[in-house]
Amino acid sequence: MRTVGTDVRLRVAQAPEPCAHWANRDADLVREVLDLVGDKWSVLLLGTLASGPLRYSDLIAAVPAISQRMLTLTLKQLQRAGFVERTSHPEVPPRVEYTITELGSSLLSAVLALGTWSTEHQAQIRGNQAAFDAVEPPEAGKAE
Amino acid sequence: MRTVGTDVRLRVAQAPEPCAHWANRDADLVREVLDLVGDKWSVLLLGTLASGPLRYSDLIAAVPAISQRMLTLTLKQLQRAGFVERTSHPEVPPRVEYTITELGSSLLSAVLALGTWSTEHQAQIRGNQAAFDAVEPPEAGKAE
DNA sequence: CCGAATCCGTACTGATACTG
DNA sequence: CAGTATCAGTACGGATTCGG
Repeated sequence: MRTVGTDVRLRVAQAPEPCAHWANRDADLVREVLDLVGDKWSVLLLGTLASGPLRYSDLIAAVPAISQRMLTLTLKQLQRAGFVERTSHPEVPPRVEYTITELGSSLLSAVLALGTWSTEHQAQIRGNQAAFDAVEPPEAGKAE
Repeated sequence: MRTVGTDVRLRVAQAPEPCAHWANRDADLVREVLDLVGDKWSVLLLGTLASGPLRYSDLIAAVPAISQRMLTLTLKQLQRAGFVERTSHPEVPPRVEYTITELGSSLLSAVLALGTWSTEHQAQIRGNQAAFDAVEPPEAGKAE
């Protein structure tokens, strides 16, 4: 166990770096991408589009739980960041296709790495949570 | 009930899987970890603790923007998942230390990889967004 | 068919005050 | 010092409706 300095007022970085090269700037970087894909639907849409271009109504069908509102908003945000491309065909029944871009695929890969991590540690996390809940009261008006 | 799609002829999975090994299950995995660290403070606290154990008040000082409430809540959530460990020293001025666990460090590394990605593509993303905003109206009471 | 606009409930977040 | 409790503002997300 490490003895932390008692005078760590504002200086957190005074502690030795055992293995981490952490700077607060890193947090900002992470937050930026988290703000982009940390929402409920972005990753899901990106993943759905990874298999190939889809139309608006196809996306609705492919992700039944999403509302039209959120689909539109999320799509627009992804398009704005350059993760998907929107192609509108000027035809009589309008047809709009959404395609994932290189950047979007790149992002998806990076995020999928998190999925890999999740796969490996998911069981442990759930176990921890269960053990924690067993001691600390979930306390949700439980009656039995 | 909404009858938006009386057309059952739509074929969702019609798109072939050219290169992506994507399953909807992946999304769940990603969402799980995103639910854990996708919030505003988890990553920041994890990163702050990466340099060594800190006390409650040290964390408040190290992350001035956080409120006591959010610190407590986030800490508890991280503890529940097993990312940090809480050590209460039964002394007269109470002293409680929070330490990042192996699991937490592991998670932080995985998330930091996202930070790396962000570093590399941040400029491009910002450029895309700016270009998008130039065409599509931000329209927020622009003039002055 | 694609999407924008509106209404509304809920969850998250922060400020403040209080306790052991 | 280390939390807990309560209240209020805001942002998020969903259902629905209307327009091009």
